[in-house]
Amino acid sequence: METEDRKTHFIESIISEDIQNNKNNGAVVTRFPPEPNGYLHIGHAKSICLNFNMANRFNGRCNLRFDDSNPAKEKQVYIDSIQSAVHWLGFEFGTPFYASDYFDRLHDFAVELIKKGKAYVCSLSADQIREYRGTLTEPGKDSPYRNRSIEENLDLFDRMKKGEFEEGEHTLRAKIDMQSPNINMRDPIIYRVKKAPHPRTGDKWCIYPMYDFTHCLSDALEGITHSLCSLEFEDHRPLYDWILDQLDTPCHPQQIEFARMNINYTVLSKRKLQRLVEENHVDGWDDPRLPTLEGMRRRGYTPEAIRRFCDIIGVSKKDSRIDMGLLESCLRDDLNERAPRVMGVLKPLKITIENYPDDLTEELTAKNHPQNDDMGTRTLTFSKNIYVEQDDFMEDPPKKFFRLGPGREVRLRYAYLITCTDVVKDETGRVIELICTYDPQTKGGNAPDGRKVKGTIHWVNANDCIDANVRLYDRLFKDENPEKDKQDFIENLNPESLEELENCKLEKSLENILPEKAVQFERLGYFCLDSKASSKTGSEQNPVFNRTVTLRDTWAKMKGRH
RNA sequence: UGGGGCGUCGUCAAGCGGUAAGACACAGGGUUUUGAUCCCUGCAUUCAGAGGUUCGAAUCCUCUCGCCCCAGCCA
Repeated sequence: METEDRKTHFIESIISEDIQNNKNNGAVVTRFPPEPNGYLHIGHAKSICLNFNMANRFNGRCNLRFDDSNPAKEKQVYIDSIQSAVHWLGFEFGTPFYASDYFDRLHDFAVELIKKGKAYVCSLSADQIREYRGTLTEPGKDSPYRNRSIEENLDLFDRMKKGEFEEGEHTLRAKIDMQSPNINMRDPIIYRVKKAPHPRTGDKWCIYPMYDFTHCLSDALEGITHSLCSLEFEDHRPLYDWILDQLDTPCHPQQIEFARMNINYTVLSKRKLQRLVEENHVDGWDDPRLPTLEGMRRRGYTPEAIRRFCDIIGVSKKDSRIDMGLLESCLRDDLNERAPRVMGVLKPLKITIENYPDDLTEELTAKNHPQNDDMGTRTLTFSKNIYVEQDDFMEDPPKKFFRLGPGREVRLRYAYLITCTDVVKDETGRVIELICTYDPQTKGGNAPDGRKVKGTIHWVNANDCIDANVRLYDRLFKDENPEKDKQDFIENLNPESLEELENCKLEKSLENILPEKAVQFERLGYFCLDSKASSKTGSEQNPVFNRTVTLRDTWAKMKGRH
């Protein structure tokens, strides 16, 4: 199980050590703190798994906390989506927490800071603040408002709160050190006026706390012991600690940073994903080509595969670009075990078995899983007219091609050995039908005379199969690094990332399959019924299946070599 | 050229002074009614580089090089 072979990493080591030293009385409390301003993606899954796994591993708990301190960007739909995604991934979080629930206390902490002379109301404009901040190589200089009296600061802050000022007129700043080589310590803004209604607090507030002020205090209020975040916050840690050191808080959590995930052939940033959606390069946030959790779910990814992937990639502080192949490998591993096998033909080629009785229909038994008998069997029907895959026939096949060709014999999976006797073409010379003979002695697929047939192909009975549309996906970008040579990643989109096939034929047993339920179309890959297309369309429309991932294909690899 | 971080196989990643795990990928081979699965085998004399300490260094010290992050009233 994943809990057993999950590898230990530096964060787990730190926590273990803390427990041994009885730090926090041995408690472990983590949190996953998304801002509800977009949808979750596989990168978030890494953080979710890390936080929940650490909590579970050490008998602690992990809070889902919405970091909702910027009402200009946050929406209830995201809150809902995030909760359902975390749930789908397989984690229990009880009632979610919200930074906005702490707005009163955060305000009081700010007042406390002012009273201690550690914060002041600054009346510089945004541009001025930027100027005064200095640059990476030059120190900043003190704001002229830095030494306002505590009384004046208290009064001004109170009036900010009451809405007496417009956005940008005043800010509340921590009084730290404008000379600091760490820009985050140059009197960072901790409260700003923002006259926007909040999804949860409505119009109660017109001042909102900034991330640096909100996060550490929210952590402290929730009794978080280990606050895990990504590397770009490493520079903020001194500020995180500074704020908690000034105030009387329930505890002082330890911030630990780790590297965020990158995967080749895709992008993992809300900003870029948003652009793909808004410019209609993809069809919404749940487009199956996207690495969003909703997109992956619709594509057919299982939570188990994603969790496994997150365990396998580990946690470190090194910048990385993980091979998409690893994700797919985890997916196949999981799907191979859980997906029942069925047959479907994507690009049908009609076959007439000339020596098969005209109106006979036979029933054949097929295993639902070659290695797992517990998954049972199903009945397939067979008749004179069937469909096979166009790719499984070559008029002039090379020596290593084990499938159909003129005069060649192949096995129809679970059915009969057939031999191609004639090829029917249309006026343009395209092959439109194969005439074959079958060997009645080979029912089930074995020849009594023991003759070996190298190729086994899938097929579907033309008389009772289901018509379907199938969407095949390829990587979203052409280059493994979509921003290679500093080009706009949009330029790198793979124009062939989606292929929709409209005349597919599937075996009858797929008639009532549920959306998202994984099946393997033998020899073609893993598929699932699309949850969106199938629910919104009328009964007229064919069902739509998504290919989740192909099977490993060494034949394609061999072909590619020559 | 300020501050913070990182550099171990093509890609992730163990390793914490005692002589380079594992996974994916790749390459061979076996089994197979999915060219799938499964099973074998191979795949870093070397840890960004150079010095040094040590009986012994990927691990300690010094210097050099490379990459990433930070100048939102975003998180």
